[in-house]
Amino acid sequence: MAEKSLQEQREQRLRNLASLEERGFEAYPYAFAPTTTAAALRAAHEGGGPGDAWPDEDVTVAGRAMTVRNMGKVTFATLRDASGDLQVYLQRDRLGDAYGAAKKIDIGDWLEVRGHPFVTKTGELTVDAAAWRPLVKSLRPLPDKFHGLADKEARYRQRHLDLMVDPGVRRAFELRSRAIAFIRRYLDDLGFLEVETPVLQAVPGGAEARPFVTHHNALDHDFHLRISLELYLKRLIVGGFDAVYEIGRNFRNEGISYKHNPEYTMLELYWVGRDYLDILALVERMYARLVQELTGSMTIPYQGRVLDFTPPWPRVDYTGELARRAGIDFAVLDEPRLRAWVAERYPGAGAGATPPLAEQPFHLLLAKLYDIHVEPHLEQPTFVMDHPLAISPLAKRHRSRPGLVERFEPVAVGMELGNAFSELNDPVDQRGRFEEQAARRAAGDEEAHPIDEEFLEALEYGMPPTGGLGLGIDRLAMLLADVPSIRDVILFPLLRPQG
RNA sequence: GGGUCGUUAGCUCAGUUGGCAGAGCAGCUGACUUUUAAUCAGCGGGUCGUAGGUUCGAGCCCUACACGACCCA
Repeated sequence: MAEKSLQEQREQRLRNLASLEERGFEAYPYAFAPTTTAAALRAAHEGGGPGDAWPDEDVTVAGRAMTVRNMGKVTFATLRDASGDLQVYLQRDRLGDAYGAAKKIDIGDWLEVRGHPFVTKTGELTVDAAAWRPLVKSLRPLPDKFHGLADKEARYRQRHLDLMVDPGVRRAFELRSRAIAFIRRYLDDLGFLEVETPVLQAVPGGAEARPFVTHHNALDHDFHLRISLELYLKRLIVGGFDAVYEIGRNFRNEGISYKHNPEYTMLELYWVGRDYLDILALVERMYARLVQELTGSMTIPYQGRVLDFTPPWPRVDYTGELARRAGIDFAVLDEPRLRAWVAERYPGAGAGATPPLAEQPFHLLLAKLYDIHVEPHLEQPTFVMDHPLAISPLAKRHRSRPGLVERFEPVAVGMELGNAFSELNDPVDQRGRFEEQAARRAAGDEEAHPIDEEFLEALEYGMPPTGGLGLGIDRLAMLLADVPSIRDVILFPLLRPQG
């Protein structure tokens, strides 16, 4: 596969490596310890102007050579470390024999440079090298120094190159990491306990989605990768924990889009004594503080829009908003009237083998109408409240609104950011809901929730009133990093393997 | 699942009506002691995604496939 140009460049680099070794340099040293970083040195000398120099300051910096400008008896190189870029200056008169070796530096190599900082006549803070050594040789040419890696497939498959070449990519992943750290700190301060529950599950539950299947050899049994964290966390509530959370990976065997990756990260938390309105207040506060702390403002740019996370976020009623936006002038839960209305409005809707919208099961009909008329139009952070019971098998019935449950979803830029309820803790009601789901499953709905007898048994011991939440971490990171695709906040998004 | 677009040097991209495969960066040689997308002179580098087909002749036209992106379901 190696083309000739690549082969030649690789061979040249191997020759340069040998040449460095001949000159007495260790090509693969074991450790290095810079005294500062690119960003720290810049901060320390902010305000320095052309001609300034600090000859008594002895610093050691290290990083990957991103550009090398050789001008004969003097060479400039830009080193990149985790904090940023810094220029170094190598001159023959100062380095002597070591300067000859410096000519064997290739773009992509890691170097350590010791010297004193100064500011060039063009105003660039630079370390004037008194000594240097290689830290590792790079055997392959880097992507174009100016254009970087534009091929998105290459960026996902070879994320190491993407990260090397595009500092913005690193920033997005740093933001993601800081968001997760913030959430842990926030919940820990509220007295939550972080726990871990199984990824391999016999009965994948807590959501309506198709699972991945895998096999355990010693037990000779098929297991599923979890599609949510929910049911095990509730069992911990039954067991007596009063506030637990888990930040973990879910796996859903479904399509890929700008807001879906088959494995993604979810925060789930359960809080005893609280109902969904308490959870709503938690989400609103936590999100706002998180956005404020990580971006410096509760109003942030997102893909050309401005999102305002300042509490309180607007609240809209699920069925009311659906009726308003779709132009339905009767109760949305009036199934016969709704079917008639849909039959008139969407005569052929339903692609290929799927039946027309009006003939689909009621829960799918509602979800579809919501997906068409409501979710895509909610730009600003908004809580959608009180969902129909038909689409909420794990949520507690609304205390005053028949046919609805106590549930909300935070939504922004047309994306579901999370999902929360007053948790259903009546085991008889829960069994009935599962049986309803089982009927759907028998009718061919592969996403219907399976009956989990072990969970039902746990519920029968009594789960105290509890509020629960699931919050998508990837989508949160998308908003913070202002990126258009979930693949931009997942280091290695799922791709089809290459030939 | 459907539609549209893309795949040419290590990277970023051109490629005319079907007629010798191009540029910039990177690389090599030389010049250059404050450059920074360094500059200047010269040189090397190609299974045009894969497999077929049409044609005297295919990067270009046709078919299938692979991978990806975007839109739709």
